[in-house]
Amino acid sequence: MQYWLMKSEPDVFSIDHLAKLPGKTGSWEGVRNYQARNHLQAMKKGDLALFYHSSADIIGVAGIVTIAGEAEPDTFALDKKSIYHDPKATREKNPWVFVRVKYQKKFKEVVTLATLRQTAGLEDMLVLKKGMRLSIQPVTEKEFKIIEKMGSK
DNA sequence: GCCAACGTTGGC
DNA sequence: GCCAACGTTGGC
Repeated sequence: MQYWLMKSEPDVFSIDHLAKLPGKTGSWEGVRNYQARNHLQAMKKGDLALFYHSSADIIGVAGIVTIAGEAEPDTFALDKKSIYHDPKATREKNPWVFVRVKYQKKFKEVVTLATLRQTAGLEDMLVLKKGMRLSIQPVTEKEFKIIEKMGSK
């Protein structure tokens, strides 16, 4: 059982969007960075992830999702019309994957980036590090629980 | 293999 | 809109 942080721009895909999908389950596609891809591949069904809103009016953790299944090939990479198209990907050699995520809970208030920075115990969080722009990050159980608690108040 | 140029991310 | 930081590309 591992814990993760997944970034999304809420204008594109927010936790509210996810909650409205059939089965409250959506696919997290379009990751085109190898390190982030490796994290997707390491995910197991039942893992929990913080849903992080980036480049938004209110930046921070908006809620929690469950990983609903293991990584599968991201075929948007093969679709020339998709914004996620990768000209180097072929059906035989497609490096990209997606995972299905299920809505778990939305925080009453977003736990903002500014709050995270001020919270004891989160000093080592990757998302707080300067220049860190990895869209899928591991978080520790301790970090996850601290943030879950703050979001549940 | 080096590294400059370029494109993207993401907070401010 | 700005710009620092980072990842990728491509010429050599």
